Amino acid sequence: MSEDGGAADPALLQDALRGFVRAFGLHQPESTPCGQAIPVSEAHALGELAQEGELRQVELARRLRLQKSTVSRLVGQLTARGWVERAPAPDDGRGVVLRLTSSGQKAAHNLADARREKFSRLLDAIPPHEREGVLHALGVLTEALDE
Amino acid sequence: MSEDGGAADPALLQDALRGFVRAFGLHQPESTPCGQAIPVSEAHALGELAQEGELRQVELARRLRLQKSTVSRLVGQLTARGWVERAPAPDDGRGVVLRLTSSGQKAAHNLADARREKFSRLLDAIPPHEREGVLHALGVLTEALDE
DNA sequence: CGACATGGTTCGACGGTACAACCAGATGGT
DNA sequence: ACCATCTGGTTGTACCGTCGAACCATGTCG
Repeated sequence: MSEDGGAADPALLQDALRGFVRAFGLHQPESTPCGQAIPVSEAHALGELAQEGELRQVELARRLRLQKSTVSRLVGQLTARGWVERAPAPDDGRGVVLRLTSSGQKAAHNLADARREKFSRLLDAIPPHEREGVLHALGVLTEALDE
Repeated sequence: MSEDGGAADPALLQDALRGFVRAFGLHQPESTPCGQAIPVSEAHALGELAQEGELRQVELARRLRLQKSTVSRLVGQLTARGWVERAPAPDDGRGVVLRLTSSGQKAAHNLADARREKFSRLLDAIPPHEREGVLHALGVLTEALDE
């Protein structure tokens, strides 16, 4: 168990990640994480749509790393709420283009506010001199996971 | 670098975390993450039990940050697999003490191996000079979440 | 034009969690 | 001793969230 930087124990990484996952509550369905009455998966979709303006359904699936069947249902829920409109893709007869309704934009805005509030509090809880390191580390970790 | 001491954008943290969560696949039920045919919530419980030897059910709930009803069901699944035994608590007529069966210990061992293998690969994908920083950052983040 | 690939939908299944109602054993005050 | 209350567990119900497979419609390529 030498702790030279290059041969760190996988168990340490495991423990660190496990602790983080539990503390973040990621293993529970995380109902409405931000005070808004909106399931978390819908929030993810809403965020992507708000950011992109228009999105092909298949592209949304790619970004959320979900199956097309899952996304189909998800979009169904969002349209049921009146937040998203499905339109036929102009360049592909099979495709569906998603767009936020004005009501959906409003919801996305509220959500963004609540989320910013939440993360702002989290950020405050991190010692200032650690913040940059945490951001950097998350990037590194995500990159490593993508291999 | 400098400049962000206290005024770092929460949006950066949010993006970083969102990317990490999706890349890690934490928003999907994560069936048998390690090749073992075992649901992830059972794996968590198994890990705790393997580490502690004996555990009161209520204590397991506390560690996993789950409701007692959820844990009751979870333990039921594990006993159905023959991995866990429920025994009445000696000092409290209501309580239940959980212990791994020998079969359960074997399963926990296999699981630990697979998990170590997985995290070892992840660790390999992190540039050596970043590893220490990543571990540290996860700790900081978990601590911040606990407030 | 036929074989195959791709985008979507629907169906059925399962994992995972919470809350509420309920029971039984523990606790503490009067 | 007694009753109110607390606590650990179990069970029922409901919901979120995901997947795979079957299916249809459209595109694409030889």
